[in-house]
Amino acid sequence: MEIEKISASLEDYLETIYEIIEEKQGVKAVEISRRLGVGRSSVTEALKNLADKKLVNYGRYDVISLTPAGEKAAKKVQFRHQALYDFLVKVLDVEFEEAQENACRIEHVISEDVLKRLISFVEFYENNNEFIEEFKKFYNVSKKQ
Amino acid sequence: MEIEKISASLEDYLETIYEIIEEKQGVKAVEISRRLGVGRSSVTEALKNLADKKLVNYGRYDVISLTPAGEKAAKKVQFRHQALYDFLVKVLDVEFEEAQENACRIEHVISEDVLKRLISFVEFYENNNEFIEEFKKFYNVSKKQ
DNA sequence: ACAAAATGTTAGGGTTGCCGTACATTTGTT
DNA sequence: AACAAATGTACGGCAACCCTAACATTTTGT
Repeated sequence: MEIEKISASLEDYLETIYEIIEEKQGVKAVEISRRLGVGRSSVTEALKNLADKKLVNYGRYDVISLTPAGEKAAKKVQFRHQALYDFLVKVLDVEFEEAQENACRIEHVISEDVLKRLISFVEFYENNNEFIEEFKKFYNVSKKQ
Repeated sequence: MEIEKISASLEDYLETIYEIIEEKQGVKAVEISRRLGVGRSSVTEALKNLADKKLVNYGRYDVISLTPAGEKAAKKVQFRHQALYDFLVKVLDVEFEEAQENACRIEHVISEDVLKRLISFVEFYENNNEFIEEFKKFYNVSKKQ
């Protein structure tokens, strides 16, 4: 066993680093700070913490990157996020932004088993489109009462 | 506006106190400590905190009870918990214990809007029982592959 | 009623995660 | 190259939660 549990906050840092890597060439601490809405010094602290856990490669003033373990962990978080987002949008018909925010919070606390079922449920639903439409109708009617 | 935001931890304390009140006559700090898996001193600290926020009536060595505002807040948390639990069990067919644990964590981070939709979805599903059965079948098949 | 057991409180400490400020280093401009 | 601006870091501090150990109070058993 090599999987060390990691806090919700650190998961957010990993996920954000991963997102930036996907979008841009280099990762700047100030970009992480902007996306997470925390100070630059908090980012430095978090990076040291993640480096201790061998999840990011970090040296003073040096380039920031993910270790293989860090990338694996980041992908896991992102996967959970995407699955939740899909459920919220595709099944519950939640608005884009609202879905993102909820996924961001729930991704840190949902269990593997529930996640698996949720994914399966979305898949099921996509293959049975009439149910979705039925629910949307149902929701919009009940909302008005 | 009188609604002060409260931490996940304090929500847990409120919820637990409310549950104990529903089950027993008096609330003992040691019972809260057992249910939440924290030390007795942590309970004292939390109770003082909640008393500052006018959510519990608290005095040294005195009976513990909820203020009207505290009861309202506790009910809100419990309601979210129950709604999540229902969704997990009735729709996703998650095991009892697993559902409780997930509900306990998600209840602190889910938005009002998503909750409303989830509740509506369960209601919809209960009125369309054949969907549930379809999904269970679907899940059990895909699990085996 | 009174000792023993259970419960509640206080004091002191630890961790995580955030902040602002001041300073160090790098980057960009000219 | 040289300066200004942007970025990164170190440091001290703070708040939320949790802990243990020692002590205070209440409850329980006989």
